[in-house]
Amino acid sequence: MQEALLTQHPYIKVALPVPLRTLFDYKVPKAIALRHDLQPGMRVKVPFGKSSRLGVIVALSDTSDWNPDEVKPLTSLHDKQPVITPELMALCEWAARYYHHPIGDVVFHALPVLLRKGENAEFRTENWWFTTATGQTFDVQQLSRAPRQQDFLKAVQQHPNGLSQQAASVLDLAPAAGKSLEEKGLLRREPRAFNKAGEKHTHQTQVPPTLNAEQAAAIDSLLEHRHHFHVSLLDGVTGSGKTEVFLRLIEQCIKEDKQVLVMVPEIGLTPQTLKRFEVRFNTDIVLMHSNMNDRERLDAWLLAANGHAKIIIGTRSAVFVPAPKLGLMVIDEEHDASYKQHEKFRYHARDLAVKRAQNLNIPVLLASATPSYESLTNALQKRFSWLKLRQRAGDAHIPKMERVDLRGQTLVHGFSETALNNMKLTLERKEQVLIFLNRRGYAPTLMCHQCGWIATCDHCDVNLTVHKRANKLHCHHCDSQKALIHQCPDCQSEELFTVGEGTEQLETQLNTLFKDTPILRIDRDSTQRKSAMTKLTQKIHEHDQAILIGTQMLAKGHHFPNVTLVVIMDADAGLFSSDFRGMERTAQLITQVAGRAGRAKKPGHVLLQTYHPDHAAIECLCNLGYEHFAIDGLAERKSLSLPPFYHQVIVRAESANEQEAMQLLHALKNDLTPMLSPDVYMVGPYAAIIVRKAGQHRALISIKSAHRAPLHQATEWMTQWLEQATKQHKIRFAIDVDPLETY
DNA sequence: AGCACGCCGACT
DNA sequence: GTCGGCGTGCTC
Repeated sequence: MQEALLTQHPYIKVALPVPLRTLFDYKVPKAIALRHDLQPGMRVKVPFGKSSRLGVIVALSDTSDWNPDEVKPLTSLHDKQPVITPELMALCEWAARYYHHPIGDVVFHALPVLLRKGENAEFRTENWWFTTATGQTFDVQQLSRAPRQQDFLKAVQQHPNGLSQQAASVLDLAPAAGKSLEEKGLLRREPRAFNKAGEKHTHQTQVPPTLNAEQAAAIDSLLEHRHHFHVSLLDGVTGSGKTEVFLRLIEQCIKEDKQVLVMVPEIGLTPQTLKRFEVRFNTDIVLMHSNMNDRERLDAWLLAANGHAKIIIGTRSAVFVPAPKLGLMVIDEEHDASYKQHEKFRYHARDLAVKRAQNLNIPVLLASATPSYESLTNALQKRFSWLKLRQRAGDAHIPKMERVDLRGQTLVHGFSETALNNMKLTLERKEQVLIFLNRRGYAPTLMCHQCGWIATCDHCDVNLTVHKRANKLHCHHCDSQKALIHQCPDCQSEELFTVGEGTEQLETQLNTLFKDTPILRIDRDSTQRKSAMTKLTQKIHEHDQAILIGTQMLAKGHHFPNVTLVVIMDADAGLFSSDFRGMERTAQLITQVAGRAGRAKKPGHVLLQTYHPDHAAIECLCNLGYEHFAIDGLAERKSLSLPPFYHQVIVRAESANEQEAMQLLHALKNDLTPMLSPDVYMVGPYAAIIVRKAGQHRALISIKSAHRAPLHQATEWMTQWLEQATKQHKIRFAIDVDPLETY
C-alpha cells in the first residue's frame, strides 16, 4: 500500500473505443489511488461526453496536456490484473502507429468481445452439488412422493466428489429439485471456477513418423534458432511433411514448458488438423476461431492468459492472445489472404506476429506450399531462413500438371473431351475426381433474350449471381438478395437465360452426365451450416468413386486421399486480372488445388483447361513449378516498382453522393503534393473498380515508396488532413497500409 | 462510434 | 399543439 501511494500518478491516459486517433486523460481520485494499484492494461469506467464508457489504461502520467479543470475523474477500476499485458500494449501501440488506426479501436480489437463489454476477466463459476452428512446416508425411499428429488439425491450420492450443474442437466435432473433438497439439509451447493484445464487427456500419443533428409535438416535449423528472435520460412510442397516438421518443433517447446501459438487461416482449421495435434500432444490445447461463441472464446483466452493452455490454435485475431510463456509462433498457410483484416482495423496477422516475436525475442515459423511474394523476398534477402521441402513424404509423387488446349474444341458443359475421358477412366478405377471452379452459385449473370437487360444489384455496380436452388438472385459483394424472377422487368419478356457457369450449375450437369456417381459440392453455400463440412468429408471418405466440385475452399488444407485427378475448369480466370496480385493468387490457388491430387500411393494427375496454353506464366507454372513462377513474378514486380519492393498505402473514400468522395481526394492531392518527399509516388485519385458498393460511391488514392519512413510521414499527414476535412461532411475514409486489395 | 441538441413535417 | 425525422458537433 505504501509503495502504491509513492508510485501513484495523478493522471491516466485512457484508450476508448471511438474512432478518434487520441488518448483521453482522466484524474485518479485519491480514494481509488489509495485502495487500488492502477496499472496500464486495466479497464476503467470513465465519464465520456454525457455518458459513461469502458476504457483501457494505456499509461500512468504525472501530467496532462489538457486544461486541468476540464479533466474529469475516472469512475471506477474494472480489473485487478491488466487484461492487456505490457507486452501486448506495446504491440497495440506499435500497430496503431503502423496502420494509422485509432489506438482505442486497436486496444479493444485485441480483447475478446465479452471483455470489451465489461465482463469480468474470470472463469465463469458453476455450481457443484454435494451431499451433506445426513444426505449421504439418507434413504431415498423416503422421498417416494417427490420422484424428481429422489432422482437428484440418488445421483449426487453416487458422486462423492460432487456433481456439476452441467452434469446434472445432462442427466436430466431438475434444478428445482436440487434446491428443495438443499432446503431440507440433504444437499449443499458450492460454486467452482469453470476451468477445462482440469480435464484429463485420454488421447494416446502417436508414434511420430521417421523424417527424410530435408525434414531433418529443417528441424535442425529450427531447433538451433528456438531461443531467440528468428523467422523461418518452411516452404514445402503439398504432402512434403511440413506439419510433421512443425509438430516436432512444437514438441520441443512444450518440453521446455513454453506456450505455442499456432495460427491458421479463417476456414483452414479442419477437424483433421486439430486431430493431428490432439493425437500428438498430451497437453492442453485451446481453439480460438469464429465458430465459437463469445463465452467459449473468453474461456480459451483465460486459459491462454493463465498459462494453462500450452498450445493455442487460432485465426487472425489470435495474434493478440495473452500467453505469459509464449515461446514460438507458427503461421500455417502464411500466404493466405485471410490473415489480413479487410475492414476497420486493417492489420496483417502474419506481420504482427513477426513484430510480436521480435519484441519477445522468440522464433516464428511461416509455413506454406506457396509462400507469399513478401515472404519469398525476405527469404531471398536472407532476413528469413528458407527451409525447402521439395520431396513428397513416403512413396507419393508430385502430380503431373498438363495443359488442355480449349481453342476450337467442342465443350460439353465446359469440359473438353480430354477432361471427360480422364474423368471416366479415373472413376472406373474407383478413384475420385476433383473439379475446381472458382465461381459459386448457378450462373454469374441473368440476361433477357429480347432486350438485353441484365440483373444488377441495387446497391453495387455488379451483376447479380443466380442461385437456382435457393431461388434467389444474390449479390456477392454486399450480400443482398432478391427473389429469382422469370420475367424481364423492362420488356416483360419471359425469355430470361443465364450466362456463364457456377459450381451449382456444374453440379446439376454432372449429375446427368455421371448418373451413378456421387457428386459433392464444396463451397460457401453448401458448407454454411455448422457441421456441413464434416458431413461432406465423411461422405467423401465413405465412397470410393466420387466427383467433388468446389471453389477456393478446396485449396485450404483438406485431405482427400482417394482423389487422383484434378480438373481446373478455367485456368485463365485469374490470369488477366487488373490487380497486380492476380497472378500470384492464381498460381497459389492452382498449385494448392493441384496438391490435392494423389497424396496417397496412387499417382496424381492435374488437367488445366486453358485458351492460352502457350502463355509464359501458365507454361512456367506447369513445367517449372511455383518457386520458378514466383521468382519470375518477383522480377516483374521489381521492374514495375511494385510491392514487395515498394511499400504501398491506399486511402479509400466513400460517400453516398456520386461526386463527393472523388472531390475530397482531389483536394487532398492538391494539398499533399507540395508536401511530398521526392521518393514518394502518388497515383490517383481514381474511381474504385466497383465504383458503387453497398450504396456507397468509392474513390481511392495510392501512394508508394521504396522506403517506409517517408511513406509513413505522408500517411500521417493525410490522416490528419482527412480527419479535419471529413468533420463537416459525411464522407468516410479508410487508410490501408500494405493493402492486399488494390481496388 | 454514440449521444446530444436542434430545427422542420404528419399525427393523437 | 407535440412526436420524431436525422443533420452536425463534441467527447479528456
